[in-house]
Amino acid sequence: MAQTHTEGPASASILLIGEAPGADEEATGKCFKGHDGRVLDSLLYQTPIVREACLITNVARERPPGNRIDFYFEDKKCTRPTNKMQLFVEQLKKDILFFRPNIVIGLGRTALWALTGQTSISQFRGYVMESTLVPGQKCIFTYHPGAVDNEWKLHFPCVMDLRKGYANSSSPALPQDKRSLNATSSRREFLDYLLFLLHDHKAPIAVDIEVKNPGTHIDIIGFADSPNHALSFDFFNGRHPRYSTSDEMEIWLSVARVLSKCNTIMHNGLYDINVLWEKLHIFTKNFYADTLIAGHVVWPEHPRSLGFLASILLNVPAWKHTSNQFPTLYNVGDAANTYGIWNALEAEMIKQNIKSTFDFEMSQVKPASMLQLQGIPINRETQKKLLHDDSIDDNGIAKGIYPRIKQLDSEIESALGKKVNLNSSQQLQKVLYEDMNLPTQYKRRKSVNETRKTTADSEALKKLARISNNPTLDLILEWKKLTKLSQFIEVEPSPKGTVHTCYNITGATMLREDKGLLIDDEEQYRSFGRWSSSASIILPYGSGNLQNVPKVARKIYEVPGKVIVSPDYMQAEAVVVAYLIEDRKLIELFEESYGKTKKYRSENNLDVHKVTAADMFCFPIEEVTPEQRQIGKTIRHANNYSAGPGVLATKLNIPLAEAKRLMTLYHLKCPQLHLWHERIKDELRKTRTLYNLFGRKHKFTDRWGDNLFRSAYSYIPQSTVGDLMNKALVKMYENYPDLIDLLLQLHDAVYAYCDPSEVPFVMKAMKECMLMPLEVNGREFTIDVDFSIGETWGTMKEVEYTDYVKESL
DNA sequence: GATTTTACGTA
DNA sequence: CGTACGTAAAATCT
Repeated sequence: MAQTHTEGPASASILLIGEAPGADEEATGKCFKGHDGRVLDSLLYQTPIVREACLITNVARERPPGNRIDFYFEDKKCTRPTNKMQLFVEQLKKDILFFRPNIVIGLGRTALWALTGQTSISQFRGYVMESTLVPGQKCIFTYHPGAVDNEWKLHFPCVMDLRKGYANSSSPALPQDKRSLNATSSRREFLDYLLFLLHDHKAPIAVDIEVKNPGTHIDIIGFADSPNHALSFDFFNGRHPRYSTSDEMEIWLSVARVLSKCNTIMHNGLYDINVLWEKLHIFTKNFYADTLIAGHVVWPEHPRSLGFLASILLNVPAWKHTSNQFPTLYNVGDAANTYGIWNALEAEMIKQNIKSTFDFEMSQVKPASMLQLQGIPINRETQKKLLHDDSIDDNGIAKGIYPRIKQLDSEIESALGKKVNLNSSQQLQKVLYEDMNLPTQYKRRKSVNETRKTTADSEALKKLARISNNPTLDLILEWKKLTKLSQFIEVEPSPKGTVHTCYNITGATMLREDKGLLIDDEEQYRSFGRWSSSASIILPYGSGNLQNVPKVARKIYEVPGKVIVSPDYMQAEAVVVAYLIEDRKLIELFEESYGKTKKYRSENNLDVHKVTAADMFCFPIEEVTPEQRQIGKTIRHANNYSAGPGVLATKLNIPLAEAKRLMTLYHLKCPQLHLWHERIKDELRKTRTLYNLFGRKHKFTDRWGDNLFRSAYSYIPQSTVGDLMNKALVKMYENYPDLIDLLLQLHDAVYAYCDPSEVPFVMKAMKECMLMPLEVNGREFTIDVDFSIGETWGTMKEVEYTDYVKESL
C-alpha cells in the first residue's frame, strides 16, 4: 500500500501535521492533495503561512479503510492505538526530531493526540503547547480542514489558530508566561492585596468567583489588577472552611469594599453579582465591563466562553483543563485572562465602532439582575385546582389535569388493548404503524439529501387522526398536550412563594451545571440579540425557562393585591418587514392605524391580513370573510419567513398544488418581498454580515444555502424588535424606578405589576418608554403599543389605552 | 452514568 | 426548506 511521507523544505520553520491520507493522497503519495488540501489552501490563504515553505505530513501514513481513523485504534474514543498506529507515531517522532521545526501545527484531533496525548481538540486548539511526544517541541493545534469544511463555524477559530501558529514560528523557544498568578495566597497576603486594590490601584479590576453546589456557596474568589497579575483565595479546605467565621468575615468585608469602589470586569458578571448579592449582600457597585457581553457584541456567531476568547485573543497557556485538579489555579487564570480579554475586546469594539451595542447590553444587566432575584409569586391554590380538581363536567370529563390524564390513560389503554408509554416515540410509532397499520409519517427534512425519519409527533398524529377517523388518536393528542402542560404547572416555589428564572442577555445559555462546576457549552451560538430564559442556578425554583410557559399554566402566576399590566409592540416584526421591503400599501396601512383605537381600526378595515386577502383574491376589503382573512394571515406569515408551499398546505389543510398557486399569487401581488430577499443575499455575498436597525451586527457563517438565507431574512426584524423592547425595558427601569415594577420579559412584551389605582400612570409611563422612532432608508416610523391587563399572567385581556389614560393625565 | 435523540412549549 | 430559545423523557452509548 502506498505511503505518504513528510515532504517540504528541510529548513522549514513550520511543520503541518494532518491525520491520514485519503484517496487523492494515496494516489499521488502527496499530503493534502484532494478536497481537504484545497480547503487547507483556502485557510492558509487567509494567513501569512505559505504552504510551499512548510513541511507537511500526516500522523497515519497509510489510508485507513473508508477513511476512518478509528481503524488504527482499539477503542472507539481513539485513545488506545493499534501496533500500526504506534509505528506511525514513532515515525512521526523521528521526523520531528530530524527536521526540528520551530513549531508544529497539528490539524485535527489525531495530531493533538499523537503529540500531546490529549483528545479534546475543541479544548486545546488555539493554545501554544509543548509536545509530550517530543519534549521541548513547540506546537499548536487546530481543527482538521475536513472538519472546517463540514462545519463552517470552525472556519474562524481555525484561521485564528493558524495565524497564531505563524506568529509563534519565528523561533523554537516556548513562549514565556510573563504572568504572575498566585493561586495559593494566604489570608494575610490576600487581605493586603485587597487593601492595595482599595487604596492604591486606580485602573479597573477583574473578578471571578467559583461556587460549590448545591447551595451556591462561594468557595473561591480571584482578583486581577492587570492581565499579568492576579490572586485567588480559597475559603475551603476540601469540604471544610479554612478560617473562623470572624476571619472569613474580615475578608468578605474587604471584598465588599473593593467591589463598591473599583470598576469591575467579569465574565458573565450577571451571575457573579447576583450570587454575591443573594448570598452575601455584597453589592458590585461599578460593574464596568463584561467579557461575555463584549464577546457577544463582537462575535455573536462564535462561542463566548473564556477559554475560547482567550484562545483567539491571548497568547497564554491553556488553563481550563485544570478546573478539577487545581480549582484555584483555574480561578486565578480566569481572573487574569478576563482582564486581558477585556483589553483586546474593547479595542476591537472601538475599531469596529460597535461600542454603543456593548453599552446598551451592559445597561440591561441591572434590570435583568433585579428580575431574576425578585422572581414571580405563584398562587398555590390555583396551582392545586388546575392539577387536582376532580370535579367532572356535563360530558363526564374531569376538570383537573391529573384526573383527566387518568381518564385518558384508561380510555387509551382499553382502546389499544395494552399499556403504552405515550412519552416514548418508539413505542407510539410501533402502535401507530405496526399494530394499527396506519400510513407511516415522516419528519420534514432540512435537505433532500437526508434520509427520511419516521415520526409520531403531534403534527403526524393530527394528520393520522384526520385520515383514519380514529378517536383514539385524539385521546393520545390530548394526553400528550396535558402531560406537557402539567410540567409547566407542577412547579415548586421558593420559601417566599416565588418562581425564578435566569435571563441571559447574550442569548443562548452559556452555563450548565456539570459535576458541580459551571461549564461552558460550545454548541449553540446564534443569538439575535434577544434575551433567553433558563433555569435559575442561584434560586432553583420553577420550571426554568419562563419564556415558553403555555397560556393556561400562566394562570398560577399572580401578585397578591396587584394587577399585571403588559404592553406589547403591535405586529412588531410585520411592521419592520413592511418598511424594510418598502411595501407601500402596508406602510400606508400601519401609518393610518398608528395611535388609533381598536374600534376605529376595525371599522375602517385597518387590518393587515384582511388587506392581504382582499389584495390576493381581488375582492373589496369589506367582503373578506374570516376564512379568507386566515388564509391571508397564514400566507403572509409563511412568506415573511420564506416557508415552502408544503408548510402552507399543512397549515391551511389544502392540497400542495393549491398552496403553490396561493404562494405564486402572493408574490405577484407583493413582489417587494423577493426583491428584499435578493438584497439580503447580495449583502451576505459581500460580507456575510447584516446590521439591524440599531446597528447590531451579525455575521452569518453557515454554509451558503437556503438555511443560511432563511436565518438571515429573520435576523433584522427579529433582532430589531428584541433590541427595541430591551431599550424600552431599560428606560422603564431607570426612569421610573418607583412607578414601574417589572415582572417579566417576553421578547416583544414586558409585564409589570401595580396597584389597580396606579394603572393609568403605569400605562402612560410604559408607553412613553416604548414609543421610539426607527429608521429605514431614511424613512422614520414608530411601532405602536398595545396593552393587556389581568389579575393573573394567564388571564390578561387586551384593553384600550385611551379607556385608561385620559388626555388630562 | 453520560450523551444523544425526539418532542414540544413560547415569541 | 420559518427561526430563535430551553427542558424533559426516552433511547443509546460506554
